Amino acid sequence: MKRKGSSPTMKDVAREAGVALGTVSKVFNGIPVGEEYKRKVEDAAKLLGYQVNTYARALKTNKTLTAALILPNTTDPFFSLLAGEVCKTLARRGYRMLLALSDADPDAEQQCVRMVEQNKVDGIIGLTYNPALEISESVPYVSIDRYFSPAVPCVASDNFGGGQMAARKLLELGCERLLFFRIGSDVPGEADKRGDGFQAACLQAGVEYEALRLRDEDGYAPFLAFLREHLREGRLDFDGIFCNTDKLAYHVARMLAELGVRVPEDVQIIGFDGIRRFGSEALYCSTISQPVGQIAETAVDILLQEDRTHLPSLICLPVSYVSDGTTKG
Amino acid sequence: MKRKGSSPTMKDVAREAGVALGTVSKVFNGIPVGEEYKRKVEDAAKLLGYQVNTYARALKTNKTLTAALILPNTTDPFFSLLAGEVCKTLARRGYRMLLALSDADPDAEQQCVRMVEQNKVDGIIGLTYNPALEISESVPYVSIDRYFSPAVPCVASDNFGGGQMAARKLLELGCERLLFFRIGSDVPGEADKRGDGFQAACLQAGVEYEALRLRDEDGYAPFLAFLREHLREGRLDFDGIFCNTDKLAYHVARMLAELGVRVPEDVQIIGFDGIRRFGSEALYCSTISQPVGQIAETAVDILLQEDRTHLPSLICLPVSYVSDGTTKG
DNA sequence: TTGTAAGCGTTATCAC
DNA sequence: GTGATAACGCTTACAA
Repeated sequence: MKRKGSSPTMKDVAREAGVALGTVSKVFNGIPVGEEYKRKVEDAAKLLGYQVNTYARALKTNKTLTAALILPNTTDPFFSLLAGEVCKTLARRGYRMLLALSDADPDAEQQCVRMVEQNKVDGIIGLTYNPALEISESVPYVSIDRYFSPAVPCVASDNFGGGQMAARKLLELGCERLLFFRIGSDVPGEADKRGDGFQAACLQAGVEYEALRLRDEDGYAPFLAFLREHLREGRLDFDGIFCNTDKLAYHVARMLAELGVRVPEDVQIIGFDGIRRFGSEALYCSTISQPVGQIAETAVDILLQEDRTHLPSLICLPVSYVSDGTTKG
Repeated sequence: MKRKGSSPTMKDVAREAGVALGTVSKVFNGIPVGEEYKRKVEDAAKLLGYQVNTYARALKTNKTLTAALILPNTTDPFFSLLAGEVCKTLARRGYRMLLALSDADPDAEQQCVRMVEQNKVDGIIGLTYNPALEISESVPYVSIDRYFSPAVPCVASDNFGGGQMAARKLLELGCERLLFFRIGSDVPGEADKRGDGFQAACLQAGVEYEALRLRDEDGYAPFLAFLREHLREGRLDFDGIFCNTDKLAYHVARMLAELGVRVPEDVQIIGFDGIRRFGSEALYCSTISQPVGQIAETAVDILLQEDRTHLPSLICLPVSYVSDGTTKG
């Protein structure tokens, strides 16, 4: 009979089964033990409803089977999708996931790191915006979308390739006057390469393009103003726009509709991310889709890798073009 | 000098500060200690980069300062929003959040419960679909959107009130022939009351209404078929539709557009949830909006309540009507 | 007030 | 193979 209120311990199981404490431990760690003993222990454990105390085990072994994910928020569909994939991937590996939200605030991010480090997680996956983030050497860290240093592995989409893909696709679809719209954080990150790739492909194809790059704080108004300026007699100076996120593409499409410009007939738009309405329904626009599942899988793989002497410093995963509504194909 | 690879312990701090082990512990637990000693300990801790070992502390105190959230997935915007709010609320209370995803599978849900119980969390918040879910008495549990028994507190929106609100709003906006569309899980839950409330308000107002209630497995096709059947000469038999989710409302609006029925001119639609595009942009439809932040806050409050003898068994939080595009006001 | 020592539930190292 | 026993790092009486 177990003590009221408290859960049974190995000692209880040992007593119930009439074996030694060590034997019980062995059974629960898959260490060979006499068949007879094993059965007795398992029966006793079931009878008592015994479960290994994770905390005692962790204290002893220094492994918590827990990893932490640090994210700005969970409302942005890309982040929430990523959170789900990381969580499921970790679960498949027998790990639990601690979630820490930073609101994209550098101090909060640092606090998150400290918090989870103190919590003795076995590893941290972080998507952060604090360029000076201090990461303890003692706990494995994998960064997503932001490169810190060769010592900190970074996993990201092939942003550069995606940018190229967008430019080439627009040209292939008959666009002749290209435009690049960008909004985002000040902090340099892998996503900046979307514009670089776009530029590279344009250069290579020998076509000019204009660009408007803003920071989050600027809001969307300047884009509208820009479009207005380049509107002559109901016709836009451009016929192909690459937006660095689907969200921006969504806004741009709305602005164009408001301005009476037809999409995709007059202007074709390609976004980046592959966000779906309600998380699983239609896309918002033709887009360069990120392989979120693969990103999660890769990040977890690297994080849990035994041999941490030869880690890659940057891994770029293949993106793909998906047509949906804002392009002619 | 701390041992290589391993983090410093209280013993190290005590040695460094030249005080007793117990004194260090007291400092880190806010137990009064001589000012001189306190300073010495804090200096030593800072020097060594000491952090309390959560696992050792938890083993001793039986409090982990960790709660778990069990959710079907994180792609559904309502779930991801909820996850964020719960995580932030817990963080504000000094708690960390373990996330467990069940994919709405009853067995997986049970496994999640067992997993987090074994992990010795201080409490569990669960949004689950397994009506026979076995919850250990020993760890506080708060259910969201599903009522189990008086002993298990359940937090939900005022679904009934929201349904009433939808019906009254449609009538107020001039609708005369009402329709209720429902899709969802087989498992009874609080959300079913949306339809009940709608019905009650219709009854009270003395107006008839038709309804089509489906299960997730049925898909959206039957709704389209229904609409087609009730379409005579381009005019629908109904002029007001209440959908039990925004997602359904979104699909219905698309179907109507396809059928050439104008929204909101000919038919007005109200959804339920308050989902926003990209998690923070425009709504998809006029809707009954759930107070997700309040739900999270309430659930956490109840979960962490010291006195667990007089717990409420069901708490319904106020919803609000928000007009956006699919109604005339 | 400060120091000492006994556990918390496991795991791991031994003799047996 | 099995069964005592010493840690793991911390909290908490209790003694000084």
